[in-house]
Amino acid sequence: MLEAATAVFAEQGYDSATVEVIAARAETSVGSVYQFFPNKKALFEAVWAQYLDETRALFETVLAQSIARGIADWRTLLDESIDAFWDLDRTSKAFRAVWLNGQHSVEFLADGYALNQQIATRLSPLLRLLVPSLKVSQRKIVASVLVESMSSMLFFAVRCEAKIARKIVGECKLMLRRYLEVYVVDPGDFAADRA
Amino acid sequence: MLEAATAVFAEQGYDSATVEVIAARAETSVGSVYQFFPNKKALFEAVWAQYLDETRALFETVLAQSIARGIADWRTLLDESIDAFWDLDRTSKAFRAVWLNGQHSVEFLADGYALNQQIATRLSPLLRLLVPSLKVSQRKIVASVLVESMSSMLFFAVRCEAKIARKIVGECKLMLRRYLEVYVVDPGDFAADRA
Amino acid sequence: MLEAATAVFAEQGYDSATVEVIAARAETSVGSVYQFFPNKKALFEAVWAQYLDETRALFETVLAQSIARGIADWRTLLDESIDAFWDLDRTSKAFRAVWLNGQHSVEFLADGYALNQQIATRLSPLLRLLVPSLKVSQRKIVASVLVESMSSMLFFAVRCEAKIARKIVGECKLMLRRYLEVYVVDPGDFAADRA
Amino acid sequence: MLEAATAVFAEQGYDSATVEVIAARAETSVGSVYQFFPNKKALFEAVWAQYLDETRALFETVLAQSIARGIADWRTLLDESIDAFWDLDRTSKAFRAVWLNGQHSVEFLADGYALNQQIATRLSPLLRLLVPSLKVSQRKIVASVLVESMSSMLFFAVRCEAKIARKIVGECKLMLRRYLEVYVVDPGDFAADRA
DNA sequence: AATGAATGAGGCTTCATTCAT
DNA sequence: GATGAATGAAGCCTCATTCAT
Repeated sequence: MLEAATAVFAEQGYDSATVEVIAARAETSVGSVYQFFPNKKALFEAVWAQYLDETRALFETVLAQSIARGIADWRTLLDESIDAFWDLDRTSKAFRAVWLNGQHSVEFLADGYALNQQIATRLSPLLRLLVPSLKVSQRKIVASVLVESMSSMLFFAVRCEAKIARKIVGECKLMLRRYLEVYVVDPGDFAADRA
Repeated sequence: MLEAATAVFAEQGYDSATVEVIAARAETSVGSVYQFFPNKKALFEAVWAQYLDETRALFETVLAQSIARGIADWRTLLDESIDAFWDLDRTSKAFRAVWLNGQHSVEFLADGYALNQQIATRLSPLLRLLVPSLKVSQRKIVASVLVESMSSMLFFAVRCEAKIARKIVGECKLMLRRYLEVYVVDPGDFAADRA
Repeated sequence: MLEAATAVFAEQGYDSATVEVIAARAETSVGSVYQFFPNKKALFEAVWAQYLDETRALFETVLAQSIARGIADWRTLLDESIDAFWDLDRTSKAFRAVWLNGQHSVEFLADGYALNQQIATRLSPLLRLLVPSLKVSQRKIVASVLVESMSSMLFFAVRCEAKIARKIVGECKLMLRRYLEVYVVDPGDFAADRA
Repeated sequence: MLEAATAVFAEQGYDSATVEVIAARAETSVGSVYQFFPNKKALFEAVWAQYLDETRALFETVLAQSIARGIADWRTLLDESIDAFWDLDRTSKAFRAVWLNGQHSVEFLADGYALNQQIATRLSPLLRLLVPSLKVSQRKIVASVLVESMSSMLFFAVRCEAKIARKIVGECKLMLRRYLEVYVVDPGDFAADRA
């Protein structure tokens, strides 16, 4: 049922998706939907929570593998993270839909923001290992920039045809790597200082 | 009245915004709204069209100035473009709302996509001057990546407090400059080739 | 302005006709319409009253001519009456519209009824001259049948193409003459007695 | 629910009847009305279609009986037809309402017209049996005149009190019989020829 | 527990009427 | 007096939610 809801929310958007259509897609009745969820918003929040959990879990997995390999190999971590998110999208086709809704309904925007923030927060300690001289506040910003860029690039890629999408994912890797190198190679170069 | 519509669409999203509320914000009556726009969708489209026009105009201005200065100074062009878009946002506070709606309502997503694509298309010839060896298809992708990244970073920054936002804008400049340098310095390094 | 109202009411019906359209047709403004008529209903009633007056006047004219000629020639009176009503319709093209509305809006049905009743009442004394033995109550009914039949036949004819319409008018004359002959020739044959 | 709709349309007319009132009359809610009919017009059309069907069915029944009896007895057929339509009206009290609306709303006028035309068309072959010498085009007109006269007389009678109504029905029979006799007795006397 | 018809609040839209210019 | 933009009540319709079966 979550699956059906995810798909319908994805296709129609939160407001346009009707409970009846979701029930039909799930091959149940509206009544049954309301037996599990008190209202439409709760249904969406469940879909959204599921997406958050999956994404967090994915990130933890990638992170764990990478830490085992040593932080020096951060370029690989970056590439694998991007690939992982990209695969997630390709795998659970509906993910993008939820993402879309999460970011695109004003009501739930804060949540979408929250996910990226959570990941950024989780990323911060890694950045500290990589660039010890970076101040905490700066680390937060760099982490946010990485996460936001990646998520937007993938969201963009998802709307393109497969071949182009793959290239965009490649460019995303290149761009973020180039950006991170600034700090790894010359930690004193925090851009915002000069801004 | 467009102003009020822009604001309300911004705060509530297309579906949740009611014509009554928009009329109230504009300090008129529903009837008056319908004297200028045949229906709610048309009202939104007017708001959106205005935003598209402003954005295009802004971009053309920045471009014209930069071309006068010579393409060699592409770093300044990049910085000024980002500043210009950022200032646009800060100036017309409502812009972000429209952007939000344009990109985030499923129904209007295509239009939001279109604006970025338009700018990317406009950017392509400049890239050609800068990196003559880049193939057309690659140019398109690089241009898209630049535009999408910038727009998403600014959209992100807008949701942060002023001080952080300024830093994020700075990081955005740094990131895009670093990314572009790859091609300017070593045109053969198209990332997607290796992907 | 009455003219415009008549035309628009004719084409659209009472409910669908908007004051704005009527004003436009009259080449004035809504405000001006409301300077002469307190509301839409009053406007329609004026149109209707005008039609009633014209019709009554017409009938009086035909009647006066016929009486001058003598009641014995009732067949000519019948033919001329029908022709007169038919010409009225053809002349003021809008008449049918008002008629239509008068009969067809429930609210105003009573008035439409009233017109025919008025004419029937006016006809009664003539019938008395023609068929002295007919009881008052019967006279009323015969008069009503004549008037109603004629008005409905003409209303029907009006919707047909010109050539057919003319034939229908002819049939109407024939039918009513045949009907009246029953009473003129054999006054004891009142149909309802046997019903 | 059709019943309630029929009644309300009858009393108020198509435009003035509100869906809310119809729902109230049917002792349901607006929502329920829209579960069966996509919109108000469809609701009316259903009411109308039901009336058309009933009327057609009735006419076919009367016709079948009469044909079994032989065409020579056309006077009985005429009387029975009129009685049947009159009884239909008295039986389903609402019928007149639909009729009223069907004929009286400009939008649906064509349909009302159509029903009478259908019956007239159905009547034509009978006329042929009765008056073989009548030309096709003339037959059409005579049939139309019969049907239109009858329907208008009954519509008129329905608005009168019961006692008078009965008498009017009787007069209607008389009038149409007298009219038809012209052709049966002297088929060459087509009125329109002389018109 | 499952169903899906019934409910009615609330949104979009129209248009008779008013009133400032 | 003329105008026509402004007003807002009221109608149609949708859909989240409930509840009898």
